[in-house]
Amino acid sequence: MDMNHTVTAKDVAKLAGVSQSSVSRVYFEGAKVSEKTRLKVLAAAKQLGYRPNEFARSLITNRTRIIGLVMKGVDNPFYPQVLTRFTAAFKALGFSVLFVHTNNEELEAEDIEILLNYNVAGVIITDATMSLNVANEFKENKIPLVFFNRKLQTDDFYSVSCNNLDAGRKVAMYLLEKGVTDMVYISGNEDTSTSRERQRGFFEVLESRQIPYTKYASNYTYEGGYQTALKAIRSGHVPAAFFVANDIMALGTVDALKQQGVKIPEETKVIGFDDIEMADWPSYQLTTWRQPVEKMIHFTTSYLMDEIAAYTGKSGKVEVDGALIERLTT
Amino acid sequence: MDMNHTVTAKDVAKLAGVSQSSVSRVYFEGAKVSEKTRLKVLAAAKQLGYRPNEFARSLITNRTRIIGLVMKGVDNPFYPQVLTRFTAAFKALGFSVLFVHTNNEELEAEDIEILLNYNVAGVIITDATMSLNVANEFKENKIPLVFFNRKLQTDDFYSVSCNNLDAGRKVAMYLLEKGVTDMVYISGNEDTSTSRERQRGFFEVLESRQIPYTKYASNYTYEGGYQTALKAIRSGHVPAAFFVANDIMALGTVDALKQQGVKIPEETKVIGFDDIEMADWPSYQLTTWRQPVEKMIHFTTSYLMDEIAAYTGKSGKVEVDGALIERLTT
DNA sequence: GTGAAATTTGCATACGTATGCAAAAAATGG
DNA sequence: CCATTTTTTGCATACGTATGCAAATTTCAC
Repeated sequence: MDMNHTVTAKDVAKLAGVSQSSVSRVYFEGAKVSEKTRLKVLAAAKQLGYRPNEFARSLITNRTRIIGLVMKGVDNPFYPQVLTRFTAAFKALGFSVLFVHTNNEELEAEDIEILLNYNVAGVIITDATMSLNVANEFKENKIPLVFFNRKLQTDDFYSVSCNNLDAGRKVAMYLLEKGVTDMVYISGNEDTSTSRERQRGFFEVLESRQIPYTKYASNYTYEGGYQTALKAIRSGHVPAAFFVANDIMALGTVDALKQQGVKIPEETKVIGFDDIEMADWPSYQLTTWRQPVEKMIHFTTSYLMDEIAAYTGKSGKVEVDGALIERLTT
Repeated sequence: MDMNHTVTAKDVAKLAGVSQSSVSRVYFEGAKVSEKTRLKVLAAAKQLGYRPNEFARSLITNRTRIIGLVMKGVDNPFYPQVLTRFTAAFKALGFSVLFVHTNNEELEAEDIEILLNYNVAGVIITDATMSLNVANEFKENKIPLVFFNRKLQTDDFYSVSCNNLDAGRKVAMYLLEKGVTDMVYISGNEDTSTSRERQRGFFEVLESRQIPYTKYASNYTYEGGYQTALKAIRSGHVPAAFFVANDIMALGTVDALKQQGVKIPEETKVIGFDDIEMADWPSYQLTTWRQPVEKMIHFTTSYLMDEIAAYTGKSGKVEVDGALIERLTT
């Protein structure tokens, strides 16, 4: 039964015959209330349909239960998955997600201004970077910040990602075991740490074994993978294997090769990165490197929760091991 | 230059040599301030790094600039697209998006309680329904609500969707023109209005022309489309065409048929629904019905903005026409 | 330059909750 | 049952901003 005006703690207090403070204490975790008044308050609250006003709360405590989640490439199916899992994880922890989308590789001040205005409890920045002075604003306001799936040049922040360097190495070794003699690496956007590191580990091994390779720069999209693969075989020479910096490009690569009549895995092999759902689809059955999403999310949320409980501003670079998922393209 | 404590309007006022009210007025749209003080205030604000506290604002105005966006099936690539476009649209309007994810077809009270606690300015519910008493809570709190891509049984709410009934009819007529003699319809979750209406329009035309058809129930997932297609041709009879209730299932259908050696479009035709990005991929080139996403988003946002400006609680069922996108599977 | 009108400003207060402090109540010990 | 400790409660105030109202300032017409 709602009145016309919003129900406040004062209303509940009056009905329950207690003070507003007591009502507040019932809803404030860790505050002391006797069982008797708690029951009285809850009964009255239920009757009136009372719900604590989060804004008034935040105004006092100077903190919210909102996590800012900044995403860039939602066209990559890897990220919707990340988004839903984060949302589920935070819901379980009693936090909500303020979603911010950006198209720029580097976040601008305006993109994240809203997060500061809302005084979010923590921020996750996915698949993008930001200028340091913008990032420092979070530090100044003691808002914990995690870069997810991006490693930074500086040591001043906390980042969680897959161990891309090691993954690149393992992929190379796996292909060498398969007897592959020359390779192509198709990179994602070159200004991303993910692509660079995967590449570095991969090339490192190839060079040590003196395996010839070619690198093509692409952009983390299906169309990019498709066109780049076409370009790579235009000369007529088909390499023995393609390592593609993410799955969505790898699917484009597979389709381009199929369209050109190149048999996979007989004539060439393709290996992707991420292990998105589509990699397991029957028409692709893409061998890929699985990102340990659950673990990455775990490290991210637990860092944020710790920092929200007691801010230290500590930095770090967490890298979680993934695993090779072998399917039918190798 | 940030102090340790958060910068308030009072600090800015002191530095600028004006009152806190004046600072407030500078940041409050539509309030009267002289150009002189505005400049003084902005200068001082910039120097101190002032940023109005959204919570204090909301506490007074009793409204926020947050839109609650409730999503269900983010595994369907149709929705990430919707999410980013909504986010972009609202950002342009000065609103932020609180993202809520649910797995249930019917939202529970707890799913949306957070939206009430945060006193969101408006709510969009995508791809899900909710019990009426939950929905009524929004009405009681005068929070505008739009069901996106779901039509309700009752007339009490506002919904925006594609004209699914008409789309079903047009698809049927298109296939008939192609000389198709018998058909299969693969439905999505049967408790969704989208699937039911597409089906109704489709069958209506077929029945009036006395074209035989079979219906298979599936679940809006790739795997569902794949398995259902296999089941449909298990008897050995391949229908002349498949109408599949969404693209992701249609892709599964295409893959299943390919895997069984059924030639598309020669031996059978497949037509999907949504026009997700993947429908245009070279290895699929799926003919499909394009949902007019931009228009749907436009109707949703403008309804919400109107209702936020002056709440009327008016209901309605907006249905926007889509269009057939002809590719290579028909 | 003067008086009236129009605009701008500051003052004071309100929004709904959390919290330190002191008073009240309950629990404990003898 | 009383004295003491512990727990619970209410009071009063603070959080940072918006806004009605009256005072102060500016604008305008003559």
